[in-house]
Amino acid sequence: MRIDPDSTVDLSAQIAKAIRDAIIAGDLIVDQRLPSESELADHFHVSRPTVREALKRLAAQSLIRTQRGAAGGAFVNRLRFEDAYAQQVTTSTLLLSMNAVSFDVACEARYALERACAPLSAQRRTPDQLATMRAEIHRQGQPGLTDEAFCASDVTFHRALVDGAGNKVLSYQLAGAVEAMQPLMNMITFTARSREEIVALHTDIADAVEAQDAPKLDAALIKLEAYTRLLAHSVVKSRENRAAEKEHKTA
Amino acid sequence: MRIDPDSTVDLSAQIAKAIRDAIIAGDLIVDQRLPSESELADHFHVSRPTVREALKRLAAQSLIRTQRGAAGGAFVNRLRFEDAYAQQVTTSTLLLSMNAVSFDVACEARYALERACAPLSAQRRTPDQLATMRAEIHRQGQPGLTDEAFCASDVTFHRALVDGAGNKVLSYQLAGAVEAMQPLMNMITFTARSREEIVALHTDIADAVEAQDAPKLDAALIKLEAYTRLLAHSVVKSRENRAAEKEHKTA
DNA sequence: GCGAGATTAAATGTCAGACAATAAAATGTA
DNA sequence: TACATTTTATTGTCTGACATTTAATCTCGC
Repeated sequence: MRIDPDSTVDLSAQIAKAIRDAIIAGDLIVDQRLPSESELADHFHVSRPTVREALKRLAAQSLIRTQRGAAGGAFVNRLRFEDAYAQQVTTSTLLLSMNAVSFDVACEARYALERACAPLSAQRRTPDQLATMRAEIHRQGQPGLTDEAFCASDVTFHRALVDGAGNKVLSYQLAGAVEAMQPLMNMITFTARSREEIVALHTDIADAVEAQDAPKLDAALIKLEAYTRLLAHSVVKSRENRAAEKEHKTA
Repeated sequence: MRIDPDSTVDLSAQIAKAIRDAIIAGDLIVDQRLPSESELADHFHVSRPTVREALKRLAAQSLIRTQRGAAGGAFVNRLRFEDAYAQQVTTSTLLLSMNAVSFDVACEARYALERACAPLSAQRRTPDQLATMRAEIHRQGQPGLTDEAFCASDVTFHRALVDGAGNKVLSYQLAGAVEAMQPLMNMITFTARSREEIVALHTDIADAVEAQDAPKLDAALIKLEAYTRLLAHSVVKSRENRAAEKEHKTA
C-alpha cells in the first residue's frame, strides 16, 4: 500500500483508496484488524489526523468499523445486505431528485425490474410473504389512511413481492428502485377512487402470486404500471392548469 | 441542524448525518456552498478536525465536493450517474465476495435484470449501441485473447445491451449487477470451444436486437444464462475432483 | 487456587493552535 | 483597459496534548 505525496490529490483520499483497493483485492480480509492510526501514520509518512480522515471515508462506505479501547482499532467490515440497502436507497433517492429524472423514466425502470422478479416470485413465494401482501392490501383499504402511510404500505407490499423471488441479490438491487420512487410517488394525492383501483390491482397481483400464475402476474403488473403513470400524468396536468390559471390572473 | 453532544455516537458521524439529512430534505440545494469549516465548528461547538472528518465522510459518498482557495469551501455535489455507477459497482462487488453469494444466485439475478431491459433495448437500441455489440463479438472471436480481456469484452457487450434500453435509471441499476459478476466470471477459464459457443450466443442476441425481435432476444438470453451456469458448474466440479484427488493422495 | 475489584495500557475520540498551499478577489500600474 | 502584484479566505496538513473507552493484567482477600 503506497501513496504519492507529490500528487495534487488529498493525502487522505489517496490513503483511503489504497486501503479500499487492498480490501477489494482481498489483501485485507473480513474482520482483520488494520494497523493502529499511529502505525498507519508512520507507514504513509503522514500525521494522524490525515489517517483519520481516510478512515472516516472508508467508514462512510461501511468498509471498516472502528472500536475504541484496548484491542480496539479499525476492522474490515463484512458488508451486509442491510447496510448496502440503506446506501443504495440514499444514493438512488438523491440521484433521482438531483438529476430531474422524470416520473416516466423512473417508473419504467422500476416496473421493468419488478417484472423481472415476478416469475421467480410466483414460483417461490413463501406463505409468509403472501400473507404480508394480503395484510398490506387490507391496510390500504382502510379509510383514514394518510397518503404517506398509503405509500409506505405500497412499498412494503412491493418489497414482499420482490423478496418472494428468494434471491438476496435481486432484493438488494430492487431496494433502490422501489424505495427511491417513494418521494416521487408521494407527490401523488390518492383519491378514494384511485386507492380503490390500486387495491383492486394489488389484489390481482396477490391472487396471481397465490396461484403461482406468472403470466397473470406479469399482466397485472403491466396494468398497475399503466395506472400509476396515468395518475402521475393527471397530477402533472392539474398542476400545469393551476399554474396557467395563476398566470392568467396575474396578467 | 443539531447534534447531541451526550450521545455515545461519534460527533463526526452525527454532524455528517445532520448535513446529509439536510441535503436529502432539500434544505441544502445542489451547488450551494456550505459554511466554512471554522463556521461549522462554531455552529456545532466542536473543533475543526471533527468537522473535517464529517465532511470527508460526505465526500466519500460524493454528496459534497471541496475546493481550496478564496471563495473555496464545501459545495453540495450534483450526484452524477457516473459517480453512482462507480459506488454501486464497488458495493455490489464486495457484497458478493464477502457474503459468499453463490454463482447461481448472482447469475440468476443478473440475467433476470438483463432480461428486464431486453424488450426495451430491442425497441430502442441505437445503431451505435448495436455496432458496439458487433465489435465486441468480433473481439471475442480473436484467438490470442486473455481470459480477463474476454471477460472485459463480455461486460462491454452486455452494458451496450442494457444501455440500449435508453433508460439511465435502468443502466445505473444494472451496472452493479453486470460488473459485480465479473470477479465470479473470472474464475471460469474459457476454452476455445466455450468461447466459440458464447460468441455464437452473443451473435444470436445481437441479431435479435438488430431485428428488434424481443421474444427471440429473450430466448437467446435464456440460452446464454443456461450455458453460463453450465460452464460455472463444470468449473466447480473439476475443482472438487481435484480436491478429492489430493485428499486421496494424502490419505 | 481463585474470584472480585483496582490498575494499567492501548487504542480511538476530541481539542487547540499553527503553518502551508491554493485560488479568487482586490489592488496597483502602465 | 489590460496586466501584474498583493491580499485574503479557505482548505490541507502537522504537532502535541488530553479525554474516553475497554480489554488485559495485577492485587489481594478468601
